[in-house]
Amino acid sequence: MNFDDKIPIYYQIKNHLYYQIVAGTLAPGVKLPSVRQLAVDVTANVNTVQHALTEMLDEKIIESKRGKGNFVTEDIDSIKQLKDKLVIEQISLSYKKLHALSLTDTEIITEFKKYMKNRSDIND
Amino acid sequence: MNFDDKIPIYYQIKNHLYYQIVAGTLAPGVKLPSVRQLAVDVTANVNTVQHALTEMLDEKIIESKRGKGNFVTEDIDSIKQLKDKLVIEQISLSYKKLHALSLTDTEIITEFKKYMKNRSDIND
DNA sequence: AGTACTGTATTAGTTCACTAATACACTATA
DNA sequence: TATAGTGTATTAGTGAACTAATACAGTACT
Repeated sequence: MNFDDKIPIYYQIKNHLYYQIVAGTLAPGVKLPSVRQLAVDVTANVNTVQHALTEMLDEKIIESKRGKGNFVTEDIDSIKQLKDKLVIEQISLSYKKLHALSLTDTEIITEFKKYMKNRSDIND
Repeated sequence: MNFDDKIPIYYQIKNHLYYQIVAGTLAPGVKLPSVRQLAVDVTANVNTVQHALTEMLDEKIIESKRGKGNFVTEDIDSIKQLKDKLVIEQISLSYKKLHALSLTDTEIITEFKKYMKNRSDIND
């Protein structure tokens, strides 16, 4: 996993897992890879990974069973709320930054569309 | 200035100044507030501010004259390139995250439009 | 019962970021 | 010349993040 060296690693791991849960790659009720396995997968220390999981436990997106594993919550509403929160956070943050760069609303939409078209052309 | 506690302060200060330069609030050729004044303005240590300015010097967006001050570059092309870089970085990052949240291109555009409309309604 | 897995916690060391304090070199002004 | 401003650098202390190592508690399987 490539880490942005400006943001704490545990925080990036947490977000990485949140995105998988929201995207359904990690489905409700499913067991997460073990702490030790995740540490190997993302190339970080076990304690760093545990830190990320602890925050996810606090936020009730995963549940822990000592000796058995960590499980994605089966509470679909929690996952939906998490998705909504992440989406609006990202849109808000992005809009503020682009607005601060003096882009008009129309320019912002246009730039995204250009980016999408460009991305689509490359991948075809 | 409100700092995000997940990102180094010097880096946020650098971006804050970059956005002002790109937006024209700090015009080409203009003298920046002194290091000591900026430290007071953003509520950070002089050395932290100096760290931000040093990176901006390295990236040739400002020029320094010891005893006189730091000046925004008069090279309009550099500023334009900086703007393009910041815009595409932000769009790319945002798109990747929203895409990772399973939003389609259409949904992304729709969400931004909703956000803009909502913001506009509130501010009217 | 023993082994191998699981999650959780603690200690200690290193690095980075931030701060405070101090000092030096340059410029402008009185 | 002295003063007040400017930028730049260094030292030292603190805290957060990360790592390594180690250990403990729970579960599952042989």
